Amino acid sequence: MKTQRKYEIPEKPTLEGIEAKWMERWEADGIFRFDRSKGRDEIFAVDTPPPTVSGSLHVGSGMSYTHTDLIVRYQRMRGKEPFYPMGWDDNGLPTERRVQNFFGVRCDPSLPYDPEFQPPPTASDVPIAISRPNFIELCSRLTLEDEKVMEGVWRELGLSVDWSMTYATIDERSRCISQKSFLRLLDRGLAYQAEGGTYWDVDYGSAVAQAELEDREIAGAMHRVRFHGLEAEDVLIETTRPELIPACVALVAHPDDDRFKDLFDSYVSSPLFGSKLPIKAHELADPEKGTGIAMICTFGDTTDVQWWRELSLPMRSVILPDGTFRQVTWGEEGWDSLDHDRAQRYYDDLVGLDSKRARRRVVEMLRGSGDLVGEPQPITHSVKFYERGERPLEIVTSRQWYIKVLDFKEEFIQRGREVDWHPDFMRVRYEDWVNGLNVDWGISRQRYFGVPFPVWYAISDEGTVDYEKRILPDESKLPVDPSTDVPPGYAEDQRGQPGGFIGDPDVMDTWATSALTPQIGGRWDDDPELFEKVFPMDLRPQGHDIIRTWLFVTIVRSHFEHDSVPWKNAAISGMVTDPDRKKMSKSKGNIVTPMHYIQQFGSDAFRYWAAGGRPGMDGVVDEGQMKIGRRLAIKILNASKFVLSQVGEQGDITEEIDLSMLAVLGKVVEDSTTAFDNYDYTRALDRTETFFWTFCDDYLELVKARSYGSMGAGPAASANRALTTALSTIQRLFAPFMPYVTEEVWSWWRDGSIHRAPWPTPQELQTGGNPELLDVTGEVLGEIRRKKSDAKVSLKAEVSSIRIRDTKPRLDLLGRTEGDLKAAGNIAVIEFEEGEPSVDVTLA
RNA sequence: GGGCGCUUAGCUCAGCGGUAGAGCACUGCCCUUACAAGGCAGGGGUCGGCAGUUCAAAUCUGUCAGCGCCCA
Repeated sequence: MKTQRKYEIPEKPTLEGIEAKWMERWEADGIFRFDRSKGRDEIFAVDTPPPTVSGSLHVGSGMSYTHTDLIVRYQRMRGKEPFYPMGWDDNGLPTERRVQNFFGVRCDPSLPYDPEFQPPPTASDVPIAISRPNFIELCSRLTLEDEKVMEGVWRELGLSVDWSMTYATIDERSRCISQKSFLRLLDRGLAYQAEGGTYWDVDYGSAVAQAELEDREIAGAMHRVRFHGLEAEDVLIETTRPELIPACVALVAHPDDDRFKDLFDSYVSSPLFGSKLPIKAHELADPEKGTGIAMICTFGDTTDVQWWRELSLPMRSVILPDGTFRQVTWGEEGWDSLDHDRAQRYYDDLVGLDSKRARRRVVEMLRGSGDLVGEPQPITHSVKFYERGERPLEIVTSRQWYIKVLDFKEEFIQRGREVDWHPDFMRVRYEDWVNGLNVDWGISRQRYFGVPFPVWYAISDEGTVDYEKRILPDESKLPVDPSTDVPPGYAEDQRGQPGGFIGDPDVMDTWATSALTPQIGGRWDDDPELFEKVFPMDLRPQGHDIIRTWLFVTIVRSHFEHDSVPWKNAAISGMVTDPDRKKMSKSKGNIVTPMHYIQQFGSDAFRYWAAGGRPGMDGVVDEGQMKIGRRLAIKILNASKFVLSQVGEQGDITEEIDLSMLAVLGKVVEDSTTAFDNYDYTRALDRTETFFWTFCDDYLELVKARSYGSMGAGPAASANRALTTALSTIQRLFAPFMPYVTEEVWSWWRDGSIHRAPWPTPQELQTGGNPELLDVTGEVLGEIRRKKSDAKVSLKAEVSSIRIRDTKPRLDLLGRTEGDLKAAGNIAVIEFEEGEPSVDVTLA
């Protein structure tokens, strides 16, 4: 006895076009719009990673951002109001490079702004030099276009972001917050400017921070070099960088090293250049290395910097920011030599050469003077590179801005322990990084497209820049660009003039601004009411590759600025490799974008694959998984259609198998909820999917006939109520994973978006059913299917009788579902018998 | 060199103290009116090696090996 159809179900349900349809509806209905009237306890705030703007996105990002969205959608259904903005990290070097290549230009800050400038339609081979403001205009132009494309991908993927809150790390709010926070650190002495040895990339012409370094194994050679004893015997040292002998300021050995104990505080002279050098003692000198005694140069590495500082040695730097040897006049202060003319003769040959060439030249000279002992021994050694760079880093002396971190290691470790990490072992990476810090955080970059330092310097009447005399803007005037804005109390025509001022030419490193994403997203600058509600945020999702950078610096800034952690949870995603487990990289040409897969398999299918990657686990791109995801989405369509198109009158649930199915589902809801609360969305999906398959294979088959009315109105009404209850629950359990197909099937029979529907609870399914009944019945049903499959007959084939042998309790259970079992198996007679469990099937 | 993680069916992974699991792939069967770009069923593993704890170990401990990542 069927009633009229109450639901609007398509004749032929399909996945085609559902992304476009629902994307549009969600936007129009403002489903994901943040409701700021909610109280602090009701809000779930996410500090979303702003992807680097490059015009294309990585599948790994697609996975990681999906993970975040799974959690957010779950929380939303739990009744939380997600604060879920998206940002773009557009400032910094990657954008500059892209603009240079895309438009065929290069920035020359000495040029004046040209308001008429337009880049040529096609980039020329010879880069056109343009002014800094023109260059920045092009950066902004390109990033805006890129951001539009990237937003399109994220929308299609179904990220339930409130797009009205989008920010960019170069936009006005970000510049304002970044500068404001910097000025406050400066005021408290936590930011400082210092001249000293800084890691420097000679090709980019910019300082590089510790977090941007990487070690690479390269071929080199060990040279044994003789230093001449002035009071005692000669000393042999070993070095891979003989070209730095003119920059040598001392020799050093371990204080306990008996071989050199008598030599401490005696003097030697350097080969070729004849500098008089003291022999010093320091614990960091390694007796095992080389000859046990080393030369200290300004600067070959950070140990040199440390020795130089701690042993109060003089500065004798030879390498210019462009990586070449500078002019030096021997005999001037600081450039003493036992033989000035000889030193000058040797040195002049090096001027203008880079390290590599200078090294070859010095080796020849040493050979000539007889100070090279033996031949250079080829070795491979690990050398510091800028992660994007091509030549080994130099350490050059320059004036840079730093934020103090070395004095606060303990505090940062403590902050890390206030955060719940998912998975927990990722905390170790963080602590290792903090413990391993050996220089303060260098934040200034000699680049153009970035947040400028809001600082000017007074120029003395003699025309020299007085870096001690800083001129700072009022916070209310931020953001400022000191290269175009005029400091308080000055006029533009005083720029660069004696008695006038000059702006700090540097920009901040990207991380110095993106360290403030919680403040930027939460509008710390101009909306304290909002900020109060969302900070500290609930969740920071990100990849493990940027724990040492983004995660660390965010904790640093939050600790300084708010005396707090920035968020309560950190969910760390893994990296994604190509199907052969190779890292995806531009040079290998194996990068595939998420859009490629979304178009092929659908967003829900892509998300299904992504959900298979647990927090912290690296993943492999797997089209097979996406196919399964697509199949699951289709199954959801079909099962929903089937249930909704056949259910008639609903009534009390009286049949035990119905109650049993709901009891099993109740457990699934419980497990899934617990799993989500622990950030284990993979398990939540697995539980739901496994149940859904049992539901379709066993339960639907069992109750089909009864639902149609084969056993009368009451049993039919029971089945129908159970079916719709289960369907509603299943659809909601799948909703975070497959937002499109679940919204589609939900719309056939329910009002409103499923993504604002309440997450199911075990309580609403607690009807006292015995979960075992469905299991036992399913086993028997499976046995019947197996027998039919073995007999190579259709599953519909008629069965004249079956005999079920089993234990008494199980037979009791089965007796209660006999009618459904007969209908599902097309069985005429069922006999029950106590005994060794077995099922005999007699085909008709 | 140090730290962390991983090692279970051909592949991707779950299980984490009580008789080995899922999906894919493979093989066979079924065009069952929700679903043939489908469904049902089947074969396949001494759970990296060794030692230990335990009545019982894929599961706990130690150790070794391989792989990966992070840091020197």
